[in-house]
Amino acid sequence: MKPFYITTTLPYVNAEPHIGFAMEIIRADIIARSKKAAGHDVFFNTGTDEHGIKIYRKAKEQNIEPQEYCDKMALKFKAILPALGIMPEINFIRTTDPHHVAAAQEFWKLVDKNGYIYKKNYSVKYCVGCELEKTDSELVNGRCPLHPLTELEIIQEENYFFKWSAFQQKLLDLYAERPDFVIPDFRFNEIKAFVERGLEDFSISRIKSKMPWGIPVPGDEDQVMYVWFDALVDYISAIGWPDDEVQGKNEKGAFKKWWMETGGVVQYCGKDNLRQQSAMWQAMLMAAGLEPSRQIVINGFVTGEGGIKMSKSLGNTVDPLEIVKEYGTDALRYYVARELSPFEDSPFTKEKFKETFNAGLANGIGNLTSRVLKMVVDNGVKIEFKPVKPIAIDGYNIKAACDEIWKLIQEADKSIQDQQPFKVVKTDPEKGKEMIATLGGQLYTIAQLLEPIIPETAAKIQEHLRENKMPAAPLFARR
RNA sequence: CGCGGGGUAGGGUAACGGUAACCCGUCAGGCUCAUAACCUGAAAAUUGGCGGUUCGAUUCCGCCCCCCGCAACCA
Repeated sequence: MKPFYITTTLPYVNAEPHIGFAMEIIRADIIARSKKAAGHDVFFNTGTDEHGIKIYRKAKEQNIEPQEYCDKMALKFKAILPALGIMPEINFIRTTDPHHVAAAQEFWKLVDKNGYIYKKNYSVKYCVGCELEKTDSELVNGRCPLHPLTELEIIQEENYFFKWSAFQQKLLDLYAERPDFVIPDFRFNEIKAFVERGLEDFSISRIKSKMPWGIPVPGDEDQVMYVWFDALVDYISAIGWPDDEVQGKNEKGAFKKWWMETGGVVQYCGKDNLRQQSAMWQAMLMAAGLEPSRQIVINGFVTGEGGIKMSKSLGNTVDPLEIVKEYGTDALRYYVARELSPFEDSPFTKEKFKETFNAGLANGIGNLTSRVLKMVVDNGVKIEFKPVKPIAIDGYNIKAACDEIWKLIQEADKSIQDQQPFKVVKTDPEKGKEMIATLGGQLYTIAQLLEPIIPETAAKIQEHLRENKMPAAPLFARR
């Protein structure tokens, strides 16, 4: 069995789980399940990113310790996985796990040993009014928009820097070698163009006295790692690097297996992560002397109606759990898989969700199941249960794969209409039953193909066919 | 001239140098096994604008207009 490793980005725990993360992990889960169905040995990773200034502030706001805050949030993220139908064997890593902390420090040491970390003074703009550091992008006309009358102070700060600039050519070589390193291609072009323009070293630490919530920098009491540097390492610490043992799984040689010998280390992420995943992280791996990732898949964003960015202030956000509560897990998975554009931004509205639900699930697979099952059960038809080769999801185009399956549903509906087995069975029972058995077989095939997309439903259909009985309630009641 | 993405039927998307496809919706007909479901057919797009290349462009090139991200430490 060929190993296959797939991971989502680790959501930052400064806010509740949102629809964007739900989309990302559902897609990764669909890929993971389809690879598993195709006979791969799959390692599927997710977790939580817990360090950094935002978390620190959030915890302070709530008057609790950062660790306590993170524990609470990590639980929340973990708790939603079953509601999203994520395969139960998924690995859940936290960047505060002792194993990860040790790995991040080891990673730092390696990169340092190889000469890619150095200390440098750099100046920070500080707004006394906010008592916060400000980045240039936060400023309006060179001033803090909240305190436009206050002069910004320039503070000198000494941080560690990562020699990103040393990897420009190596990154470009990597991109040239692997034509499908970043998917989709327009994102790949974007990152190539970015790297071609030149890279600047970036700071990878913070002064502990100002921001203590981070992994201590090895050999320097006064500094903690900048959260990005630590978080990215999770992709390898999750599979046991450096001690080659996955937590609690006791698997020797895990890193080698999942990272080096795998058919594809796939990192799923949002388009805001393009740079970090496909350029920063790859350079970091090179700096540590490790193999780069195999493939990065970039999602678009889920937007509100009319492609408008979702935001709380606009009130157009969607809570994935609310949707699950109202429509069920598979309904959300179906929408993510079939209706959202696989790579571009696409809108999520309740109205559209309902429409899609009715069309694809209630009228589509739900109704087909009812009509076939009814004929099967009423006539006591015996079906031949043949295992089927899972559908290949080419180029991570989950939507296209769904279209193929729904085409089969449509064909089954059409053949019922054209051949009218419900009529034939009354005049020629033998022939009618044969036709119905064929239909039952087709439905069984469809159910198997649906497993990665809507696993709960897929299992239900197969069960009912095997037990030769009608479901107590329709699979998807029309709304 | 900062970088990148995008503008295709009412909505959402696809495709492609040679009759513009799919889903939803709309309209008409059919069927009755089924969840007012299903099947068939129809209406509906001069593919943002203007120019160019070409026998032929929505597809390639140039310019313009509009929308959306990013612009480096935002995880």
